[in-house]
Amino acid sequence: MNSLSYALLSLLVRKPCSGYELRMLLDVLWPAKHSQIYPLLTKLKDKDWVTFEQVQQKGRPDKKIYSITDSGKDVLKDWLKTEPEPPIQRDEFLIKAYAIWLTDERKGKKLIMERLERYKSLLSQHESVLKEMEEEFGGDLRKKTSPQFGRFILFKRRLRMDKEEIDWCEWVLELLEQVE
Amino acid sequence: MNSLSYALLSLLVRKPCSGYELRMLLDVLWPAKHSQIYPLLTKLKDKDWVTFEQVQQKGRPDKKIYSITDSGKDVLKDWLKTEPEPPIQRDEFLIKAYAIWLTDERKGKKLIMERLERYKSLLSQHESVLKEMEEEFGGDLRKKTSPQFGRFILFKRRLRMDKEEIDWCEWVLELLEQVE
DNA sequence: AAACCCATGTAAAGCGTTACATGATTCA
DNA sequence: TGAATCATGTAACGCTTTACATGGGTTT
Repeated sequence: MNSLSYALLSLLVRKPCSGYELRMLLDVLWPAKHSQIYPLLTKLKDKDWVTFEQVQQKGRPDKKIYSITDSGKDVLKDWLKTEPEPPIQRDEFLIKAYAIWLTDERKGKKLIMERLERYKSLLSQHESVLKEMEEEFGGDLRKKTSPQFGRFILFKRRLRMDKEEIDWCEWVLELLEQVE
Repeated sequence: MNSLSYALLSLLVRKPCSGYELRMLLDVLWPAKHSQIYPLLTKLKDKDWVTFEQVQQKGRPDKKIYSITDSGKDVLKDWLKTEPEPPIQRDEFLIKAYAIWLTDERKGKKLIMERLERYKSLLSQHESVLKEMEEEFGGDLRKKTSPQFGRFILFKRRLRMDKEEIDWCEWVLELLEQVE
């Protein structure tokens, strides 16, 4: 089983979810398209690591609510003990920033400013998610055995990274401002 | 052509390189294995965006030194104008951190401490690369038209991110220290 | 009226990793 | 003697994206 399988189990151990809901929650953990998620959930069900319950809805298509099983919880816990694979970043912006010396000043500034705006927007999104979490769960967020703990520390991490990206962009813009 | 192609062109526009050399330089830009790089270089040659020169060596296998062509430079410059795709992070550690509330305190601390050590080591590696760059190129690094500029700003970014990761790990460790 | 949200699925194509293949030199 | 570095290439497999497919309800 691949990383995505464990990401799904990590989400389901907090609460039962539909595939559709999982797709959105995965965005901060291990982004994936629905075309990858639905077949994987079927595989996880075949292994008896998850079960599902068909839920009828009015005015909406039916959905399957998946829950983790005891054996699913066991394999997740076993996997947690193993050393994580090194992270991989794939970021086209970095390639463009690397080659920024080739372009004229206007295009160079545009590249960095659009990155800056993007991360300012991400920062405010992440801040409002954290605010909501804080309102809903309060002090529980900081308790290391709370199911909210993992999500909380990850969003705090995102916030730090967003801010650092913003500061870096501003630093680069200052360099681009300089006449030679 | 995919992002990796442009990463290769961005490297070659600074100086001619062998496939072997490109693989190492790609680590900070768009990590790839040699099995992906060599066939791509052949494709780039078929499109006349690069050329190569066979170089005999004593006591070492022959190598091909690739150079970018004028048309290669043109397609690179055109690509630079377009908006970068949003970055994708794939980091198993994040999944494990998300599920950290499931494990006991010892395993949780171990997960974070190993991440902390990893980034401390990365930080010192990146710092020494920057030190070397500073010694070799000095003030040129900060000139926006210098071929070194892109590499310089990317390493500065890495340094910031490394430090932020370290600070975050230490913050999480403090939370894990807390008795409830 | 068009766009977006909810909700699930399959198929094909593209991207990336692992394994197979070779071989001399240098360092511990 | 065994591991690491230099140096290039192909083949098979697995992961990810894009496209195909459907359809009612809500918002602009």
